[in-house]
Amino acid sequence: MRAMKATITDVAKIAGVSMKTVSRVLNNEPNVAAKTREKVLAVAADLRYSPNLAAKGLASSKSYLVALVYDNPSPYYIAKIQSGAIDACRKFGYHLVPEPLQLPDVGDEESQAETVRHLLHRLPVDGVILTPPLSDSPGVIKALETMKIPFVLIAPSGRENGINAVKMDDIQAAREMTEFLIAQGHTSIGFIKGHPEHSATALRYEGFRDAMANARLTVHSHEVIQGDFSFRSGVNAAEALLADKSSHPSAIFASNDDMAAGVVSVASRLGILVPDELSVCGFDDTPLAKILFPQLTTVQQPIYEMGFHAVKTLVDPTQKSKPAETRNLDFKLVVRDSALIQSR
Amino acid sequence: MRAMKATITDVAKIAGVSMKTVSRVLNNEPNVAAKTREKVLAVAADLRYSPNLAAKGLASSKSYLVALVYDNPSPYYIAKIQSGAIDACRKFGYHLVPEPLQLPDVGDEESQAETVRHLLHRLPVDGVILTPPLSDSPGVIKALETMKIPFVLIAPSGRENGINAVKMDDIQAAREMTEFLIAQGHTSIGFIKGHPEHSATALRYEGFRDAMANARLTVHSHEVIQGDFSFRSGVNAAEALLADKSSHPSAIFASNDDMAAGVVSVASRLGILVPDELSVCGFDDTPLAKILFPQLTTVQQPIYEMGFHAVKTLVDPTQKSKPAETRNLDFKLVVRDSALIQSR
DNA sequence: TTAGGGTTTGACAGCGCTGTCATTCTCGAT
DNA sequence: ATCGAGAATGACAGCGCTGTCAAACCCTAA
Repeated sequence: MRAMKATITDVAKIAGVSMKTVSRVLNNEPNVAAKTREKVLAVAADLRYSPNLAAKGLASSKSYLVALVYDNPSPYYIAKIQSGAIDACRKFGYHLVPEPLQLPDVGDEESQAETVRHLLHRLPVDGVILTPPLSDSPGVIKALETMKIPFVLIAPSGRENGINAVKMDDIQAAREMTEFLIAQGHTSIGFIKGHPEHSATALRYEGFRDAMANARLTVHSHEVIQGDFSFRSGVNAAEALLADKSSHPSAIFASNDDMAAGVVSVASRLGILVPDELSVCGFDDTPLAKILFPQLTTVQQPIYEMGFHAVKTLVDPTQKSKPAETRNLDFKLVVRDSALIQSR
Repeated sequence: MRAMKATITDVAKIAGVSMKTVSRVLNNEPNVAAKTREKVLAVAADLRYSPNLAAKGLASSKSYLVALVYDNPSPYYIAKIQSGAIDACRKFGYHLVPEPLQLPDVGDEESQAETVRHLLHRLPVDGVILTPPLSDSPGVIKALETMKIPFVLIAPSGRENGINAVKMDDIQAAREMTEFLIAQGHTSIGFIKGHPEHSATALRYEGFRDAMANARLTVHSHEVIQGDFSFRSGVNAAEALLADKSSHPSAIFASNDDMAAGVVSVASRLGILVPDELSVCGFDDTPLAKILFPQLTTVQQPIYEMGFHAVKTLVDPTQKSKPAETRNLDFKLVVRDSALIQSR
């Protein structure tokens, strides 16, 4: 056990080769004889050599750092993205630096751009991951482009061209959830929309309408309520939807779990049994979904995977120079008690 | 607007001083004439100079990185710690690198130490923050000590000597919560303990007993139920506590919010009105506390502040060379409807 | 006036690594 | 045996900054 950290020079000396050759081996560069490579690797392992990031960075003008830039009220969402991103970073020898942002003026593109520019000026990173709603900010995106910092958008709302992005097909997910409800025998389904300014809102509603139309079911306008993704708005919507105890939809599809939780709580207060008298489903599969009674049927987004994939497209050398693309990751319908008609 | 990033050399040349003087100014070192300092600062600002972290790190053998090492199932807790830690990092020109850990064998000190050693060998950082339950792992702590990496413990259970730590007084918090309940007129109070292996469990119970004893109130053993911090265990405990509908405690103090939520849900199922017939309070002030109906009276831990303070003690030069100490941060009793007797 | 001490400044090496380019080696084709 | 192309290796500078140490400067006291 040696006290000091071993350097490339140490490894080179012991292995009897030049520093440069060691460097080549350690970075998997071509044109090294197999025998040399093995020997270097052996010595490096023996010395417990590990590269000095700062020195690598200085010499190669890379930082081996990826920034996760977010401005998101949901710690849960960010935590999952971050978790996936960190795992990918580890796999490729990078590190993740989370950078929460307090965007000055939503809507003021220029000042948003300036904030990001300032941030990345202080900490030069090799790549940036933008989470919603930042992934929809033209100002931020433009700033990144002019700074020539590679970036990946997480779940942007538009269909971006020539930009790397990872997202989920919200329309398809909402469609499948609705189809599931229809397959369960529901013909009258209430829908609670999300926050009007959040991009997912329109997509999820579109999926719902699609499925209803395909099944030749009517969407009654009084059974579609505007919410805002909050628990409270779910409560309000449910009160409207369930006002008439004798005739209400047999199922309610809320655009997220918080609102679905609101529905469940109203139903329980009104003595409406879930799922026997009312099926409820949400969207997102937050921790709440499993805490609730009954547990929520919902859509599990590939959040972790998005984080992982975002970093991968940024730092995986085998991915480099591939054309920018938007990648759709798979969601999962999670069927739990709140919308499951038990066989009896 | 110049294209390339300015370096210290640029600033030095334009300001008409040496690189070293610029360096001194930028690092707030003493022995620089006020006039010189101003001039350098002006030029630096003009050039939008910002230091190259890698170069600084290489030259000074510091990394300007602080690691947040955690192995915690609660993303909410970590997110808050992280948020505070990042803010402190920004204030001092550092950056935070979150490092989730999958500790191999709980209980196997040596392998835990090895995991940490390996992690920090790859990424040399200037300091480490350990969150519970890692802050109670002797193996990990010893590893850090032998590697001579400064570290701060978040909410360790023991009263550590000669080690930097930030924590909260769980005993006092539980005491005050209980006193609040007593002041509300309750004389028979049920208590749900947390997970036996979590250090907070014993402390919170101790605070409860203290307050009861001080008020000369009896703690009936059948009114103290062992839980494990999960929603489900709260449900079970509540069922035991509320089995006898005609005579149950008039208040239940659960050791955390999840269990309190379990109590509320059972009460609502049994038709027991909260808070009119039963006061409920929790601990932690998780997001759940505000979602529940009625909203939970609970204890807000200074989680963000712990993260902030931990980084501060690590990197604030004015704090340096202070003796290691355990610092208690203030909690806050959050009184909400679940335990508030309305004036009528 | 000058010595002595503190304050302010600068020259320079070097942190550990990689990029560039030169050199040496290897081996099949002639 | 000889040549040449490509593979394998190495020498060396330098990335941007800070630590060290020496030099220059300024002021006060004698």
